[in-house]
Amino acid sequence: MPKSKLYLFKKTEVQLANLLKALSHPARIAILSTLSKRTECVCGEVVNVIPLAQATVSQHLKALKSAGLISGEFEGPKSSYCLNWKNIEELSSMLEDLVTTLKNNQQRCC
Amino acid sequence: MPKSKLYLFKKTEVQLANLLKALSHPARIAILSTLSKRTECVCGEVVNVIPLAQATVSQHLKALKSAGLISGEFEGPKSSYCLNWKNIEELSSMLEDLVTTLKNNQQRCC
DNA sequence: GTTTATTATCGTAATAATACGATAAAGAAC
DNA sequence: GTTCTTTATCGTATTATTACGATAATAAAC
Repeated sequence: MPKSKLYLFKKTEVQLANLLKALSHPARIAILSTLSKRTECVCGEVVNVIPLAQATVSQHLKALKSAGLISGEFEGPKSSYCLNWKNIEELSSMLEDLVTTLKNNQQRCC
Repeated sequence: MPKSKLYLFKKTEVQLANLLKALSHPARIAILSTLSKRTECVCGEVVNVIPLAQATVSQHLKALKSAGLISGEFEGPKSSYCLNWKNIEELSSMLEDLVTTLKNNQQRCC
């Protein structure tokens, strides 16, 4: 019965929530770190570092990709994933904006 | 069979992921905004603003509380919830640190 | 003490996320 | 063309999240 109620919220809230969700698993944070250290962003290097099965890593990569935090090109037996700086910066600044807004709003609550 | 593999990751990754997860739902972002605007942080005011049932809002409040993003005191028929600035700042700075680290690590990947 | 107002918790149902083995797909190496 | 290597997808099982009605709990108001 619990249908998604996401449509009831503000667009920016849903957008920020989606970006945060994309990073809300340690594996996906670790994947971003790993990708940032590699000159060649091949999935195999990620699989070697992340302590999860290949299928699971691929799934996490897909989640990051669909959130726009990484972009990837599939070229036969090698696919190269890269950090998508535009959206990483956007996530960072959206969260910063939220915190700033919270501070500005703040009344004497507590 | 999928037992949690969280223990396989770095402590900081798990910690950041938990904070991000706490904010990865629009309702919980909206709750923080609402609380920031109120001089009296009573749950009822939140329930009136968030378009979800009272039980659901209470559940989201619990999630925010257990992540440490808000703190609350239950005093009979009124409970007052407040933003927990220490941890909100920590979330913000942990994410900023991550982005900075990603930037510093960056090789010529893509 | 009884009623009222407010919030938390319980029970439950539906949906989403997590995890992995097995298999498919696709180009490289032979 | 066959084999090998690498990555994606499928199927499936488990667990977590989301959502809400109903009920309990708690203190104030009467």
